[in-house]
Amino acid sequence: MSHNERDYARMLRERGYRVTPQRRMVLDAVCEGGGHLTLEEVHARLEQKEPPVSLATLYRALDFLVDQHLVVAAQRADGKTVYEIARLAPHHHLICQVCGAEVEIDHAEVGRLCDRIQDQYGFSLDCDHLTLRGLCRECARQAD
Amino acid sequence: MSHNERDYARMLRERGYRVTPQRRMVLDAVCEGGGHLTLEEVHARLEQKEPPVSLATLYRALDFLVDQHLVVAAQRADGKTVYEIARLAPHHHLICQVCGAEVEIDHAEVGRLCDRIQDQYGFSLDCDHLTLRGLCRECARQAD
DNA sequence: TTTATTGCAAATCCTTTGCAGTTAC
DNA sequence: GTAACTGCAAAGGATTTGCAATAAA
Repeated sequence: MSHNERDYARMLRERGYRVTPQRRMVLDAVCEGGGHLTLEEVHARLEQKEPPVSLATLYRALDFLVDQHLVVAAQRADGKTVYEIARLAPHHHLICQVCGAEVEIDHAEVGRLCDRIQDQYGFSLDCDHLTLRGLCRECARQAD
Repeated sequence: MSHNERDYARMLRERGYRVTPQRRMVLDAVCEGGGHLTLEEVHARLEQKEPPVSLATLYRALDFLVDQHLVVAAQRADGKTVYEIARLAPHHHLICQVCGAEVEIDHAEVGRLCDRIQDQYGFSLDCDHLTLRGLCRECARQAD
């Protein structure tokens, strides 16, 4: 569990929001999902549990958690929005377009690119959470 | 005009497809648009011309042109799909999240990152057309 | 002539919203 | 007790599809 129960609940209350079972469950589902989950995937994870979380509430809860920076949203290649638990350290993902494997890479690699682009173009990249697509080792081998 | 009239028309016919005024107009509109156009932006460009291109046809034509690799599709940060004329040389874009400015960067910068990830993770990135988001020089200055 | 393509309207899908009831605080 | 939150059902918007008419080859 990479989100801390005490801290986020207190933080939300301090901001005047309420900590409901539905919001807890959505946050837990995103967290337990590990990688990037679509809204439907979060919904599927919740379906077996009690109390049920309606679709409308799920849409609102995910938006809310993103606004509160407890969850981050990213765009996948197919246009779907995916959700992931927010973490302190910036990190990035490689996603295999064939088998769907996800590999996390640390910031160092990408950081060099950000610096160079900053220097040459005066452009400060938003380098918190990049998603790069391609072929993993195994799938690349089979494609040959 | 970065697409060659003769070549693409012949290519499509060879594959058993037809070169219709609507497909021509959609391809021209994407081409003349320069950067990345949403479907609505393509539609707006077509509105003034004859013959009219219906929305259903526009959806079908863009899908078709992407399948034929005459147009490439990318996902913007807001989740919208944007279309751009396909080109031979891989290239990438920086998009300012505040003012929307688009800067094209060449492959050299990104290529180094691709190589390093290839080496360290055995992952071959699909580095044809990356879209990176951040703040341009002017907007970064004003944000301080 | 043949059949791929178009336009229309209806169908479908995804997401948001109004509102009455509920519940966290 | 009060106002934030939820669920429902309806609304809204974007995209797809069936089908008859059209037109490219």
